[in-house]
Amino acid sequence: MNKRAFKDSVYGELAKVTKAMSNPHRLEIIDLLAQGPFSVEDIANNTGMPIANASQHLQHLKAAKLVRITRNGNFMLYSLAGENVYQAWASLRELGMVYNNAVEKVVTDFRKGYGEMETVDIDTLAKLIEQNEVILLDVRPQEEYNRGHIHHAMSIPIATLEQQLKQLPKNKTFIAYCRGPFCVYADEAVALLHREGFQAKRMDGGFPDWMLKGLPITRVDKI
Amino acid sequence: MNKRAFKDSVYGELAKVTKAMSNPHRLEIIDLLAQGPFSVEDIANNTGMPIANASQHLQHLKAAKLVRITRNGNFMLYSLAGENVYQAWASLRELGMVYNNAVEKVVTDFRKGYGEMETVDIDTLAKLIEQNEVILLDVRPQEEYNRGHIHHAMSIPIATLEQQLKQLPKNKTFIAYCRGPFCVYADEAVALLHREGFQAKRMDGGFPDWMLKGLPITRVDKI
DNA sequence: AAACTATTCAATAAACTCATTGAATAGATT
DNA sequence: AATCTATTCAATGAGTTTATTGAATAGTTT
Repeated sequence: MNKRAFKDSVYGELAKVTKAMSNPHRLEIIDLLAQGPFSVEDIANNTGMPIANASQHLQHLKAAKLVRITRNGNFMLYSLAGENVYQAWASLRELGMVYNNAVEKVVTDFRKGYGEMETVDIDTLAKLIEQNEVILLDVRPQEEYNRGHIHHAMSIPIATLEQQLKQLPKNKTFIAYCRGPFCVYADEAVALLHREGFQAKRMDGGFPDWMLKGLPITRVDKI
Repeated sequence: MNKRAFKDSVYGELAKVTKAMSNPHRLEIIDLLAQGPFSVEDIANNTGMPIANASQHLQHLKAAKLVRITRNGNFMLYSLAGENVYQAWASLRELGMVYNNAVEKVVTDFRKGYGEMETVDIDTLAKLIEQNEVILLDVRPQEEYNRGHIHHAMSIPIATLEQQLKQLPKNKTFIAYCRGPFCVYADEAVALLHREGFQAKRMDGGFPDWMLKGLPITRVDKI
């Protein structure tokens, strides 16, 4: 093999990975799977696409070895092939946010719809939790909390927050987090809490970003 | 804007970045530009493609804001838009090497053509240099050395190594480095040195990987 | 101002990618 | 063994992406 053939082959193989990531739906799937394993149907529902399409995109991701499959009864459970996959996606997301201000503009504009709100970055939050200064709310669906959540966080899925308001102390500060920077469950939670007179902020990034930093987590399910 | 429109828009924007990276030639260009600015012609020559194609691919990269342009006389100089770009590419490269063993196989197989050789990882090397244990050879073309090289490295472009052999001490260990893990200048250098009875190893990764770690570098050119 | 030169543009055809169907499959449950 | 169910497959057409040309352009140099 000559040098050119070698390079064609190396960059060709690597392009298979980037090609697998070069589609909006597949990026959304990767972002979702960072929470843990999901069935094809759940993936389709969460991303608003037909099941056949979701399946097709998952085949792409599988071919590029970005996802893994296990079976659970009738369901095929897809999950990320490893931490590196989220790492790479986070890197790309970062890149997109920094140099392409279109992304950042869309995000900040949309967030404004939930009213002004403070955010807390992950490292600061880690200290606040140690000092018992805040109450941490995981507002993702219950199953995602069960698969893994920030140490000391309490699970209040956004859908149930309204009913649970009365049990929350009025004199504490709440920090809400969810799936990631493009998930708005935490924004919805903070907006609702504000309306009801609570002190609340949103965590920057989501659970996978916390985990990537090696900060303490808890698991409930045994998977 | 509703949630779905928001997500479509965010993931759509981010997919523009990944799409820009989803082509073998463009990956090779990014890898090359990690050494510094290059003209369209140089890029075309280094990657073995027609100038018009190189230009076309560069337009893609520019549209995704992955590269920047400056003019120098008649030449347009393209360079990476920032360190994040290399960061993301390194992340993807890592991902490709870990989960898709096709890439790693191609690389190790091709390297075998240069004979058995030891490699030294970047962190180990940093210590060896401090302790004055080795002589570090930058075997990239002279201009790339001038734009930036590892502190204390001497420039011996691979094309000139053979003539300079007589001036090299026989009782030292040489470490050669070049552009990156897919560049074989360093392998060629080590193979040649071995043939002539010198002790030599290759550095893992290339100059950009050293730089990404924030290790000490020197610049000669004022750009 | 004319000539030059590096780069970009524009048009084309071939090769891919994607969404949309509806049928097929593999495995679990009855 | 028959039924059920989640997922995959296969075929189609519309829309992109790419390599290949050769012409056009925008600056620089003379």
